[in-house]
Amino acid sequence: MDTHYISKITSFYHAHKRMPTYSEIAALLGFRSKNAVYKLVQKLVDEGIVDKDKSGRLLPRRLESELPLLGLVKAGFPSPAEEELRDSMNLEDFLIEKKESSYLLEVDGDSMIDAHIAKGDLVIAERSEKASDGDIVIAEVDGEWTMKYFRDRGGKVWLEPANKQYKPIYPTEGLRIAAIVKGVIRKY
Amino acid sequence: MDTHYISKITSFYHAHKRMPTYSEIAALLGFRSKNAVYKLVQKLVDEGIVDKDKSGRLLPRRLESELPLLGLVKAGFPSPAEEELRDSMNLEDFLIEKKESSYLLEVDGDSMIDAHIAKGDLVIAERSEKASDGDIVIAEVDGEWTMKYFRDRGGKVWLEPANKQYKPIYPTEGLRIAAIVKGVIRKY
DNA sequence: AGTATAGGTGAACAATCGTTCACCTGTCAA
DNA sequence: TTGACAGGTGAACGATTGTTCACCTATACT
Repeated sequence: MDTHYISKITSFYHAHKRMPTYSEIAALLGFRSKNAVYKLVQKLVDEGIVDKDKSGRLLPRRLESELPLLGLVKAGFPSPAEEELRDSMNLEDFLIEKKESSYLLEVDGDSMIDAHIAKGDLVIAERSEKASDGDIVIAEVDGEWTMKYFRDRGGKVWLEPANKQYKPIYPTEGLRIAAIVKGVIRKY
Repeated sequence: MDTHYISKITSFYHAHKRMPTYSEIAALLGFRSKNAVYKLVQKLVDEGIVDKDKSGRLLPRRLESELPLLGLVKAGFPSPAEEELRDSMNLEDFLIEKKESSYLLEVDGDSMIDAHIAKGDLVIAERSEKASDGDIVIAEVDGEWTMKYFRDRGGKVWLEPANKQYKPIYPTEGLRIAAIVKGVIRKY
């Protein structure tokens, strides 16, 4: 169908970081009239693939940067035909709630290895001075920065590594929490 | 400085999924003249925060969806002042090389736990029928789908779990590889 | 006091935007 | 054979685009 048109528009969007104008789509698809594009766009809007401004400009929707989410590994593997039906999601929106106060940190050391956070991984940290029991936090304790589990049992707080080789840290003079770890990403 | 302006423009970009026009920026920042915006934009371009089309339209650059990358956890924690200097990156571009052939899978089971891929994690899988020794693959072997290490020693291939409780799988009749795992993401 | 200079106003410019119109094909069904 | 219709052309529309101009402040520095 027009899946070929969509992929061309998607390419443009990713290359130029904005949606094409009607003239540009015409050039892209080989149309000589903007009206041909206009009618095509109407259909794409009806299908929920793109959106329109109130001023008519195109906005990405399905094609933005979403990845198909195909289900559990163990549950079997969907055929290409099934894929259309499944959910899809935007990585960025999924991982990061507060863009302004989030940042990435590269992990060094193995103190959180039992939580399956390994050296070389990137963690998504969200600035916060408060944490709840069980959170993984980036904190400064006694002048040094580390990533540990935050423990709070009835007001008594300490930091606990996820590695039996290390001991919990009971802060002597103040514990400064800088951020809470909200996610982990790893690339092969 | 103009960091306040930038955050307003960033908000618009994330809310509307496109960059604002000059008139819209004027309304956004309380300017009554587009020329004030024009001069402001020139500075932002010089600072490398936004880009311009050849037709003058604004393009996102720094503010797109990039997260600051602040260095190693262990190496200490940068002060807010230092943050400006550090690198930044786009999660989507970083994790996914081939958008068209990538998809997400939720992990079930613990057969890759020693590779620090746990139940509930999402893996980024890239469609491929070939794999190299050491790759983590999604494969169908003897009618069942699993995620395992792919082993290839001189033409003899098998699948190896990252969990001592499970045994390697030596495919009897054909091994069908569907995808190679390119990344792992986990959300707390 | 004088004078640069950064930063804002307001009006105008050609160019391009999305939209609409009438019109011209093919294709398919009745 | 006829009619309906999806899909394309080409020209025109008002609106809005980015840009440029002359001009008006304040503030800061000789």
